[in-house]
Amino acid sequence: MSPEQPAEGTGKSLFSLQRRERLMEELRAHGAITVRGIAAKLGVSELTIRRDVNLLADEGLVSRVHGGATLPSPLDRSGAAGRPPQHSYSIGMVVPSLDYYWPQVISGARAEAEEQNLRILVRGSAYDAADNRRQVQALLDTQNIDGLIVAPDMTGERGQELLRWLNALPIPVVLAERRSPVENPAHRLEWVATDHAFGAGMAVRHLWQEGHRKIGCLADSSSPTTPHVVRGWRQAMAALKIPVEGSVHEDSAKLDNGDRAAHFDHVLELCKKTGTTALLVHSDTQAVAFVQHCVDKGVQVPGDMAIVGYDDEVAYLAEPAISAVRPPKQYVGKVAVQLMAARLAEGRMRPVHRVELNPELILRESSIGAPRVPATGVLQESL
Amino acid sequence: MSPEQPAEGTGKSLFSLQRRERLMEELRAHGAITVRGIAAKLGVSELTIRRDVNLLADEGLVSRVHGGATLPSPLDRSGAAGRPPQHSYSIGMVVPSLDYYWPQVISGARAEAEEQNLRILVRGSAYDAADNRRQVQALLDTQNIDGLIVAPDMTGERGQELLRWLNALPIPVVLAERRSPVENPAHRLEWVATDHAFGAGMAVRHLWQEGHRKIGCLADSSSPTTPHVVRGWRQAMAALKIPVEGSVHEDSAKLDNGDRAAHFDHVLELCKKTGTTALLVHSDTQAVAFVQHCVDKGVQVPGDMAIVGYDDEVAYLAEPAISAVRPPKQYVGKVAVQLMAARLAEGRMRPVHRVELNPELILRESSIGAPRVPATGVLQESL
DNA sequence: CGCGTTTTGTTCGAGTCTGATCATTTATGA
DNA sequence: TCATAAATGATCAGACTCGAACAAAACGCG
Repeated sequence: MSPEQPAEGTGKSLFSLQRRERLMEELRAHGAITVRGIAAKLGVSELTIRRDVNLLADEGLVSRVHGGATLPSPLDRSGAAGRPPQHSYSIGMVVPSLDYYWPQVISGARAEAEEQNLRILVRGSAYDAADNRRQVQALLDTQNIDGLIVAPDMTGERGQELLRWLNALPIPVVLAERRSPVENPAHRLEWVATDHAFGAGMAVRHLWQEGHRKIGCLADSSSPTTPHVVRGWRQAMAALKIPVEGSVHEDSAKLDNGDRAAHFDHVLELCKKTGTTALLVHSDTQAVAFVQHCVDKGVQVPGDMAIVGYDDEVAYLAEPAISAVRPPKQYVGKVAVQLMAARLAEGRMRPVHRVELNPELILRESSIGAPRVPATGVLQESL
Repeated sequence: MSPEQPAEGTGKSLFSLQRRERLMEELRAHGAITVRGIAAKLGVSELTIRRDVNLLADEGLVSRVHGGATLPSPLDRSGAAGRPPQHSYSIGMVVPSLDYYWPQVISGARAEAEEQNLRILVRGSAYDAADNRRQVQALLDTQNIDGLIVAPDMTGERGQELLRWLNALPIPVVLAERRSPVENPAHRLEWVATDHAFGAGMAVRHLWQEGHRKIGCLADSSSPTTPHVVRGWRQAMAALKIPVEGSVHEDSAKLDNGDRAAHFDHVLELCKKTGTTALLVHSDTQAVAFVQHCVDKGVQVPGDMAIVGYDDEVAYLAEPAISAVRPPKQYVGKVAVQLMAARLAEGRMRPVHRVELNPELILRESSIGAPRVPATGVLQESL
């Protein structure tokens, strides 16, 4: 017989399965193939290719056409054979906390996963890159994960290293409440995050409309969202022409529990000195503690000091109830799963998506009503 | 060998199924097609197109009209299937062009709308706020619109005014390829846009990897996407430590057609003077014209001058074919409709979504291969 | 080493897609 | 209203593709 030298680089003949793999590869690369062309390329007869095509068509992996095959098309109504590809995927999810903030994110993710017929495996982690990686690795090792939703620690060189590692994983990755930095170019990481800066701005504008003209910010830089909140506060202050320099901007990060009361006293002192009548307090829990402290010290809320919290986890528990910015936590989880499901379904033809969500401002007692003690200077030019 | 001589850019002939898909795509993009036009475009006889149209009409996917076909219309009572079209909602869509860029966005939107069982009404407009508003108003007046997808002109005070007006409309609004400005606070406008800055950066980094060390930018500031492209170019240059000051950055906005050749000469002159060996050219069409000009003047592409275009509308037509950044136009339309559908379904409990999509870099001949004439100074430290 | 099974190749008649011609129908303008 | 030009569909022919039947080779196995 004529020693059919496959035009293929390897002079070796392929097994039928490999051949069909190659066929699908060509198909994905070019969108369509001709029986003749592929037969020549793989060094087999056309009939063989036809048989392969028939086989693949029966599985719904290609659409048969006269002279070749194309990617499955909706116009091809031979696909009467229901949907055997009930191939449900498993998604791993690694979050930095299982008590605060994240339960709602997980809940939203779970609901959407059920909708999309996906399985979700959640793992808690610490707020630190090394442990993030450990947890992800554990998921990859023990479970059969098709995709990963993760909220990693991104600070420092370890954080960047972790990001690169995630980016190089063979499965799709979606960040939740984290943004892949723009400087890092080739990132195929997708993400969904709340626009915390917008939320902080909303709070500041609300306080301004209530008549406050000195608005401070009490933050806790140990959280990844803090920088965004502070940035939003700054931007809003600038937009409202309030000088940031003279405003209270304290950070409670490095305090032990023992020092907390002292620190709050210090903050109240500062407020009195600068005439600040309103505070945006990052992290709800801190806001609750601060309001408690104010009440203890006889500082009226909101009369002497208006408070808006951030996160809205426990703000409603305080007395008086605290107004708070509420990130759409459920939706963060939901969108993360949607992104993942779409990515798994559509493959890499789908462009990288990045989604920002706006938070909501929940008004309660702690910020409603004009300040009792008007600040210095101009006032009552409300709106 | 195929007997036919397709007029298609790719010398490949299409299978019937692909042909019908192309037909549906054109249909979704323009709302209607002529048998003659499509036959010419696909390089087949008119009879063949007629047969395709008949076939698609039998499935209810198109409405036959004399001389061509349109999207299925309720007025066409040939619908043997008798499927109640059950248009849950109607969406208005106003885009600034029906010839360039936007047909593909519309096509993606239409395909998704079909999926979601929505009706889409498209109107073309001029690139100017007043006409944008007129077209939107016309849609609101004459049709029963439940939502609006629009790509308005946002420049100047008129643009801001238009945005405020859109924001105040009683129906949900999604911007396509536009971003609501952050300064404007209470915006409930949602949007989906391509990250053009990322695209430009991708192009610059590609040219850098090919060995270019002086990379210019030829822009056309009359387009809304130009600022983003230029910003991306700047950022990438900064990241690669290429001084922007000495680099070519020209703008062809205010030139008449007559001056074009002169301007291109001027640009080439500048490149020679500064040692620039690669250019990112905004708007594909301009890139094609520029490459043509280079060839006419004996400037080798990519040998003397590497080119990357932006938009990838006509880049493949040039000789040599031009590498280009391709925004995910279909997906912009698709995501816009998804956002709208979700908004209509979920109401205002749903948080405001904002989506960014990454473009893709399509490599062709015009940018591949190291520069023949090395730039001044350091070189060949190619990664 | 020989056998059966599986996979691949060849031949050839039937089937399918495409294009050309021409009579008929339809849209458009005077 | 009629006339003209264009679009349409039927029919036929040519080229190509498809699938069945049979033949040959490769592989697994005892």
